[in-house]
Amino acid sequence: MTHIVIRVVNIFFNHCVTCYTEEGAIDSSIRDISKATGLSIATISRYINDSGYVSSESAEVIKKAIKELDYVPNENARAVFKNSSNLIGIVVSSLSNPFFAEMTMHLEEKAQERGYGVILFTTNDDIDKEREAIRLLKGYRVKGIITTRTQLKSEMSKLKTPIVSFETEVNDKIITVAADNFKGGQLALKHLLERGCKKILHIRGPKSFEAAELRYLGFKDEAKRQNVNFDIVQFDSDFHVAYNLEENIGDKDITEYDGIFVFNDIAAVLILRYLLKRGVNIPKETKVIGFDNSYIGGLSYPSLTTIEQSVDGIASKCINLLLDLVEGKNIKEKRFYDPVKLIQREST
Amino acid sequence: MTHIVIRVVNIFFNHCVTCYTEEGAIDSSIRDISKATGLSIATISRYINDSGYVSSESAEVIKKAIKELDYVPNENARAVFKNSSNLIGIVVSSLSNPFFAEMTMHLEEKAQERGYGVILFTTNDDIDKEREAIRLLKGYRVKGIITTRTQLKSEMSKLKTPIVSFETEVNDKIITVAADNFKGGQLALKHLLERGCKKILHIRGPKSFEAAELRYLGFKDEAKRQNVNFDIVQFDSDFHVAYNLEENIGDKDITEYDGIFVFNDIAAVLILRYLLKRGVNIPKETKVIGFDNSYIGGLSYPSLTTIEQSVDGIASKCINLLLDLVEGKNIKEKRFYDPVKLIQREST
DNA sequence: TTGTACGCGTTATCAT
DNA sequence: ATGATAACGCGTACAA
Repeated sequence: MTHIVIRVVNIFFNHCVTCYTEEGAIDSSIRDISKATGLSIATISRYINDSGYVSSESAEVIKKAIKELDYVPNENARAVFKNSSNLIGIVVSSLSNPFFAEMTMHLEEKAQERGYGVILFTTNDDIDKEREAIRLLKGYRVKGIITTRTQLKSEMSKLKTPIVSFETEVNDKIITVAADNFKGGQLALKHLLERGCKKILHIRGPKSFEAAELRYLGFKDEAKRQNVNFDIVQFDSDFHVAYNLEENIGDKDITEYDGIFVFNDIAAVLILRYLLKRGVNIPKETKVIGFDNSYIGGLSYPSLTTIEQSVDGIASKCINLLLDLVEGKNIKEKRFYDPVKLIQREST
Repeated sequence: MTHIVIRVVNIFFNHCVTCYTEEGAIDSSIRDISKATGLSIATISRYINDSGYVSSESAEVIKKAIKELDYVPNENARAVFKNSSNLIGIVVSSLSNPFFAEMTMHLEEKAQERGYGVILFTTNDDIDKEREAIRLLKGYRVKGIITTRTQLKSEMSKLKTPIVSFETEVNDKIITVAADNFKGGQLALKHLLERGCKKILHIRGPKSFEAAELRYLGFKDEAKRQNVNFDIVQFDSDFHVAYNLEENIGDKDITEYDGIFVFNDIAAVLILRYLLKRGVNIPKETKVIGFDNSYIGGLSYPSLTTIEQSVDGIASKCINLLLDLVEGKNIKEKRFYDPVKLIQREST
């Protein structure tokens, strides 16, 4: 009888993790590993960080104990010690915009590949939320921050944390990564002309959206060069306002145009829908071109011709630049414009 | 002359933050505030955490110093002390799926409202990435975790951290929040019948996608009850595979059906495009209904009829339940099924 | 190769 | 009302 009991206990201690931990909800620490193995804390630390000699026998024992106790190093303690966490902050306006959703996803993937975690903040372009996000990121002592369409130019300038800004040019010191929006605007106009459009409209984004402004400027520049005119309808939001807009778009009848360049894909799909609903044949009567090449352009019918900015490439560039900064590299170049290209689909 | 110099110096010390901090890249700590104010660390701590007496004069001085030194409490140190960070972990398969993008956004917003930050991991349904995500979240001592479509049932069961699982039922102990998918499937069938459909098809999601299976089961259940038959085409992915699928969908000619229920919106929009491209008149010849009510359904033409699961409501429920768990509340109910409802649009 | 002792920024306890 | 100090878990000199 006694024998049996003893055996049970042994099985417990050899194979069952919970017997050590289930009484308290507290995670095991490096000290627990030390006690369990009979080795010193320093040795365990060296093993974990691969930062010094530890005999292969000890290594075996430690490895086993870590598994048994389900030990994971406390990143917070590490961060306190180093005065810097292993996290980077991503501040993004909204994940409802598929481009930003994809962007965020890629950023997270790349960061993970390079061994960093990601703290996410969405701001809905609310400046107070953005301010709060920055404050908290400071609190977490993140290694770096990636912002998109930031509205906090002055606060950003004061920050000591490395920053890479997507789309917005904060100041001369802070690195900006963006698609070559100006060039994209030019391409869009050229394409519409090539497709034979005569009466051209540009759906222009909100003024605070710098990238959209550059697209507009490129479009205008090329129009001047080609000596053609175009009308403009201004959107106040890239998404939310537009979404409920079933009745009228601006003060113009947009069905009268035969070529429309829209400042981004989501708005473009909306325009597509607007025109189709009014019986306009696309691309026969009206040709529509967007900007982004986000996946929704491939889902609509007709599918959307667009100017591609490579999310993947841009995300990589952002992360790589940021982590180079983090690692102390001095980067002279402060502006990176990712090439754009025309993706022709069914809408032109 | 001297006077002027002195004044300049004073202005510096009164108003310029950088003069204190620009020499070192190290953030100011509670000790710096202590030194700057001449008060003890303990007093500063009490002020910050509102956890004890501090005279109104001291409070004033501290407040000013915090602003001047741009002090933000070190969350990592707090986390070490409390053995728990102020973060929650969100593990999501992909932000390319607009439903998850919206879900993530809402989760982040709600978490922020309740004073928590968010660490994001995307897994692309890769089980190893998910495992790694969980490991790291343990390392950060997050307060709680929200998973979606988890594939790590056994690992989750071992975890001591509070978990709320979206869609997947992990075990009897772990709370699951999901839309009432079964009911949604029933509603979809009823609706197609009401709209007069005779030859019905179901596009079924990947088997590992539990929620989609429930939608299918509900659909089947209602069909049996109504004594109607339907065919099935199975998708292996909810998005990526389908995305490139321009040629054939399954082994059936789906243009022959007059009513199609698709397991989610993104796949439904794809089906819509497929049919439209082949000249099918929607909804006249074929009616299509999706599931999710994600925003893309409102962008397509014709817009998509769908079964709504309220992202907002579900996100709230997830966060609230999780934080209740975190705060030690004992929640007996382990399954929460959010009501679904039909959103009729143009595709039926 | 291993162990001891200290510092990181907080918070909490206890004394003043 | 305020201050001194121990403790949290980790990493690293430095001593053994």
